[in-house]
Amino acid sequence: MFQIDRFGRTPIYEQIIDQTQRLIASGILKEGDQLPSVRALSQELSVNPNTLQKAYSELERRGLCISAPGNGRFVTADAVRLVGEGLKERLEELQKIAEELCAAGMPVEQVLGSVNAAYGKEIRA
Amino acid sequence: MFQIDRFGRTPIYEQIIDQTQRLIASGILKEGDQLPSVRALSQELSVNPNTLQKAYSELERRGLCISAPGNGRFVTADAVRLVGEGLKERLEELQKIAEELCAAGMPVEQVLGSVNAAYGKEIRA
Amino acid sequence: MFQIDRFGRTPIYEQIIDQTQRLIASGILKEGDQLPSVRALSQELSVNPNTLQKAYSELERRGLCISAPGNGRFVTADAVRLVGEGLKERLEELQKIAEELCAAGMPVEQVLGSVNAAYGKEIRA
Amino acid sequence: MFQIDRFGRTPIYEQIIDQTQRLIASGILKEGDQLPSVRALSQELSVNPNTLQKAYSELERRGLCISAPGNGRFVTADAVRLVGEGLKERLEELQKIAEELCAAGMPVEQVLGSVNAAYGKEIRA
DNA sequence: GTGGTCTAGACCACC
DNA sequence: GTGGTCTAGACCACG
Repeated sequence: MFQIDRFGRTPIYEQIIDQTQRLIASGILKEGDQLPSVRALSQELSVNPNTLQKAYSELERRGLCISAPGNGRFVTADAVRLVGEGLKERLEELQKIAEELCAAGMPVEQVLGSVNAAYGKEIRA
Repeated sequence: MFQIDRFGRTPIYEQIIDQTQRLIASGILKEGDQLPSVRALSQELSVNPNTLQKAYSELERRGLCISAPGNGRFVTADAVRLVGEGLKERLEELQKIAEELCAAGMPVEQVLGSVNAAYGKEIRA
Repeated sequence: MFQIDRFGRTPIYEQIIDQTQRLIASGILKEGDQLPSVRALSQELSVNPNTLQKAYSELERRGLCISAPGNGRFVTADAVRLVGEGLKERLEELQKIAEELCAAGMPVEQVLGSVNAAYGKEIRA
Repeated sequence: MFQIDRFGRTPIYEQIIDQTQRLIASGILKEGDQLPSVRALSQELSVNPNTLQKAYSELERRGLCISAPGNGRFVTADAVRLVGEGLKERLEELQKIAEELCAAGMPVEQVLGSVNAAYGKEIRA
């Protein structure tokens, strides 16, 4: 369910956050679904419980999930909407890079080609 | 000449590297131009000299500049070409975000639109 | 009769205790009244019977109710008086917040105003 | 500078948060002031660095301070205003308790007396 | 020196 | 079983 890169620059807890959001965005995780418990996920990924706790706490802070102590942690009703809003920021990020490439003289066609490639890659998958 | 964000996540020395590359890519810094001295820049930006030294060393390692001990540090002839190659990495970064947006269900048109907007913005400027 | 918040920080059994005390304090539950059975309440609130057992045991320990095995659980004669004494703790809690607001520089008038508002609100009701 | 209660119900990291806010509210900590380093405070209070890190992270999330990695952590310009806004919530909390006491039949005078006592206590101190 | 992240392992309360 | 908190100690990058 999760894929961890232990050698990259991005911290593990952030990878968990990103991937959980992606699972919500893609509809794999729906409102009311229970997230894997800290302990279970800790064992599955060989990641320290504290690290996962940190990730989950942040997701909770963002309103994507809510914890019922003693019962588990569940995806909220607002999760899909909130993740959707987050995507706009990602799009702005992409646009910022595009502006930079433009300033550096890269032709538009090449950038557009990359975007199409990204979407084509997904269709094939 | 440089704009430093002391509180962001990206280290200062990396900001120096990025901005220098951008100055080269956009033609503001040309072959043979002298880079500001560590001492001078240190004072101007209120940044630790060691930090600037680290940035300059990395730029040298990448072949973008070369130090003439006692005379200063100068932009190399290959600098423009080398920076151009570096842009491919940025393009890959953009593509990665595009893939993510695709996975989350954002329509292609919106992403392509952002890219065009980025380039359009530049044309108007 | 009871309102449970499964996601808040205060444990469910404590919510049961608090609300029962409030029912007694406000006169809705009187001496000799029977409390809902663990089984019935468990079903009504979808709460684990153990949790309710814990709440009721604590109420008994405080002398607010007493169980007649096989017959049910009843509010004691001392209940009202005992709950009244418990209010002192709440008052101390209020005083603690007031001290804090004082330390932070909030004017007394504003705090006194809030208290009056609280009582005014009740009179109108 | 900080006073920790290791046996109370409120977690240590929350005590740190509260007390820091109080220091800002009372003007002892001002804009641009450096907060004690995680390590230093850890030693002074005999509290684990992680616990303090957690507290500081939360303060940062609330916009009360900002970290400059490698340099320290500093009180933001908005801190005083933000803490002020937080006080309103505390006041509402107090009002809620007052309403509860009212419902339970405690006379207004007693509550007002407690508030005055809280403010009087501060004046004497 | 600073902050940031992570591990290992423990304890607690709650359900 | 669940989440929440804490300790001890480590490592890294940055300045």
